[in-house]
Amino acid sequence: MLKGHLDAVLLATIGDEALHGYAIIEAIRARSGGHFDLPEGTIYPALHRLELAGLLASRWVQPDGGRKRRVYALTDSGRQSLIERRAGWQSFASGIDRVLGARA
Amino acid sequence: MLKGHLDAVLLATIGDEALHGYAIIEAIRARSGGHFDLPEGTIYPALHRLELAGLLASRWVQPDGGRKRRVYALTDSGRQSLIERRAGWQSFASGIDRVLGARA
DNA sequence: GTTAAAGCCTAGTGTTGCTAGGTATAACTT
DNA sequence: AAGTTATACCTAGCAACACTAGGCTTTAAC
Repeated sequence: MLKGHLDAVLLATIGDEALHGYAIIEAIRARSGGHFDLPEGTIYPALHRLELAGLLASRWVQPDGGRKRRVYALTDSGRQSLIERRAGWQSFASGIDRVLGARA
Repeated sequence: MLKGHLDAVLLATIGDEALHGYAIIEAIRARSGGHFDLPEGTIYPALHRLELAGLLASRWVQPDGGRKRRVYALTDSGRQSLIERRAGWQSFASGIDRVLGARA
């Protein structure tokens, strides 16, 4: 559904906040105006992949109420990668726009 | 490289012109400002897939000079599908824009 | 005490588009 | 004439991606 742009979406959604997986799903749904409603089977493996790639760092947090959560934050290379991916998206989108003749 | 939008790009590139595969590659390269340079291994199977799906129709043409070409044109459902895919792309792109906080 | 919500996870799978080859004809170079 | 480049088509196999469809645990609500 996110067509190869999932990583950029995850990095941008986390931003400076340090969110856990479930909250990331809700944040994406909210920020996209309900457009993207990602299943857990999509985001959890992706978070693991991004952590393995060194773009995210996770820690377990025990909140006052509720159960333990795994919370993700951007690393330095994660921040760097987000900048690059944002630029990559804009370049990609303007390329498609040109070919489709939309939003020229 | 086209992240799931290849079909829309192909349909839009062909448009009303009836192009053959090789010309489609060049047209995409030109219209995207050199951004998309698709290998043949990408577009030929995609054209076959779109023809099988009834969105394209092909015929062999023997030009005055040069070798035989297989020329593709949109069918009625191809035209319909292009309209839908264009709308789909705009909706998708604005969703990503919102999440990435770019081109808001 | 049972159901629903919050929260995490994985195995398996289908789609997609790429790599890396192969074939053939025409045009241009040397 | 021979070799190279450009034109033009094709396929098998593969890797990435994200989805389906499950499973597990804990807390809140009824």
